[in-house]
Amino acid sequence: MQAPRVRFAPAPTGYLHVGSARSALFNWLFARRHGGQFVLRVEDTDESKKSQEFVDAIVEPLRWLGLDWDEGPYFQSQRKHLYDVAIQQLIDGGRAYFCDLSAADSQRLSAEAGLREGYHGWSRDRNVADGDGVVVRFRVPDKGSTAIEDLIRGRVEVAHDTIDDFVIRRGDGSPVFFLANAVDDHDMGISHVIRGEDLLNTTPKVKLLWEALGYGTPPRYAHLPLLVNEQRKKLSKRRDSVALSEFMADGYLPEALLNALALLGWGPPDEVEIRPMAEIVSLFSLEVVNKGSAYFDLVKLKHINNAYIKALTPTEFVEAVAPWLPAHYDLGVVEALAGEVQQRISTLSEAPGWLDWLFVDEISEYDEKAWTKAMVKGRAADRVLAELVGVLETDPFNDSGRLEASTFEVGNRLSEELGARVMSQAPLRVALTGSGAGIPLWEAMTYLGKERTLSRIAAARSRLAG
RNA sequence: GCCCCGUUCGUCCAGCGGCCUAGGACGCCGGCCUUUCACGCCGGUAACACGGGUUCGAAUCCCGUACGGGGUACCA
Repeated sequence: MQAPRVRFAPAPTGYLHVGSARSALFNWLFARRHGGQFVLRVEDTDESKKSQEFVDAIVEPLRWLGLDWDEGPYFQSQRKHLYDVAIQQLIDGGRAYFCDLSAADSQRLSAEAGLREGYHGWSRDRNVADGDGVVVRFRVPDKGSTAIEDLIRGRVEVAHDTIDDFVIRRGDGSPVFFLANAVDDHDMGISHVIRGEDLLNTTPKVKLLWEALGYGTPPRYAHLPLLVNEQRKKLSKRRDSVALSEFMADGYLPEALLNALALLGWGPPDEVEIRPMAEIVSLFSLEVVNKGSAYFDLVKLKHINNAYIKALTPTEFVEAVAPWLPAHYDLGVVEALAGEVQQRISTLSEAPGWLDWLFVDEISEYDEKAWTKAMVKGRAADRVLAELVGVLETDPFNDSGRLEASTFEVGNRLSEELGARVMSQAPLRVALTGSGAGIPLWEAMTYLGKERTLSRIAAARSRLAG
């Protein structure tokens, strides 16, 4: 294949969401796979939508994901002169005309004529003069049809009599998406248009304009299956929380998110799902992309993110997780315990939940269920804690193996004395961490230190007594 | 309403006429490991929407039905 040129062309309507990110990714994958170029174009034809803030909301997440573009961003708002020329060309060639009718006018005329709702070329022969508030409409051929050969869906054909003469220039003079799309894709030499299926219906319109403008061979099209929510509806910014910024804030790794997104609508032939992006690039193929919509499952995303987190070296992990840690955390301690934390979290934001007990002065709150189980119902819990104080008082706290052995020794000794199994780790854990579940105690205790260990045991004993 | 698209385990993906008594992953269930929680390992659960064709042979091709979705704007 000749080096393709593809583009990601979002409208700056607020934040970037995962559906858009997936479209960007598939364009990027296709470009990288075939040694082509990836162009970024902001479709801000509607002036009211344009805002630097919204542009940042597109660019920043793309950078974070690592979807680097080779050209752009281009802004349609800065290319109006090109659209004006194209529109004039269509008017001069009799392919477009002025119209001053409102939606209500059109609706009334349709009703009076007994036709279906829609615009039925009402102003085609009215010779409306251009002016403020006057739009330009494209004259869709009465007969025939327009077909596209979609790389994913095959032939899609739409009869012209089902397409109304659509607006290509608004009353305020700004171009509409269809027109700007055709002009830009032609001007930028786009060879493949890869986007969501929600745009499939617009493609014949763009192709009609393309032909009317004498642009020659149009780009190849590929319409990706939609990403849907649990109700199988198209992901919506309103209903669904899908902002890329949220995934960033929750502590997903960009590589993991990209890997997960690549698996929606596409799968590698060897069925190995979690793998480096370089491999995905070399395996990627547009032709085998699925046709059915896909539900973006957060549970699976978390699994993938966990896999990526576990693969980090301790140093890498500390660097990645640092933004989620309170400033008073000792990063050296975090690094030493990294592996234990990594296997327990699916997002970076969960890390403090496993570490916080190491960086506070005392336990202010105990998990009641764990307390009851280990302290109240746990056999001889107070005896265990009392004995533990005895052995730990003289322990140098520099050897995790020794701390572990000493703890179990207390449990075993009491088991023998009482003739029933006595657990020593459980009450110690609750006393030190306030919780019944957590990372292994022993190495962590060397960082917690003797002083805090003994004071926490004392606090637990007095709570038990009270 | 009209136009367009789609339909393999609960979810995501593999399958592109015989290798399929349909494979992998997530989830779920069970077990091993473990004096916490996890990780890891082992095993199990579960699907070709339905009906007609075509063919020696169909999850794979064709038609229809049902269901789902998208579009129908001076949004993109």
